[in-house]
Amino acid sequence: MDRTEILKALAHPARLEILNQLKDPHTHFPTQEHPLELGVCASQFERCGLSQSTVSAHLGTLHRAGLVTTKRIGQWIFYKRNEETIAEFLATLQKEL
Amino acid sequence: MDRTEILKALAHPARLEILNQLKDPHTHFPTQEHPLELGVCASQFERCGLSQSTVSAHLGTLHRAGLVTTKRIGQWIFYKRNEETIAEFLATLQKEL
DNA sequence: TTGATATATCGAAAATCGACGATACATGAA
DNA sequence: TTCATGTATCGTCGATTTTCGATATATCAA
Repeated sequence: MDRTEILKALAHPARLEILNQLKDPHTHFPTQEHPLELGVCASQFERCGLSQSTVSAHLGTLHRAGLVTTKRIGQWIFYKRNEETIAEFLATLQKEL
Repeated sequence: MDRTEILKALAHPARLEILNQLKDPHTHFPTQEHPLELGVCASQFERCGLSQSTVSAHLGTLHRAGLVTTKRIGQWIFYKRNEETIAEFLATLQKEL
């Protein structure tokens, strides 16, 4: 867990919002055809006005920071919050900030 | 308290270290001539190898984010952690991240 | 195999950041 | 007022970030 890497990943409104919406997929992504238990697939995040490639870049940043996990099923990639890393990050920040 | 502004301010190792050193001035700044109860004046942070103008810029970023407070006394400006804002930020992050 | 769909990657443009030295500003001392 | 000191700001440069459209890759369906 790289604290600075995580802080950089969090320091962008779009990525903060992605993480926030992933907390409650049923309210934010009611239109997804696949069961939300699998996660949320990338294209769902394009509603916020960003292009497909930009969304993909943001998801990549979150993934490299360890804040989300991915699971490929067929042609889709499902994203979920990585609660373990997030909790560890918050605990570290509480202690060391 | 602007959460993204704070996250951006924290997303740099030098600024994280400044905040960390301000937690215990007596260990990190034993050479300061002024009483450490006033705070730590900017020039003390130049030891980490950064120029005066760079240190000033980092302190400015921390100050604009509300993470430190300043008090001018004579020609010196003393910096302290803003524990209220830091605590509020941590609490918000716990809830909303 | 071909076509459709989901996602990632590439290349470029614009914006922001991080660093520096030089300079300006503020304060106190002489 | 003049000088010295502490800090902020300016101008610049290189690196990184953010965004996009275009293209590549991966998978499934027909």
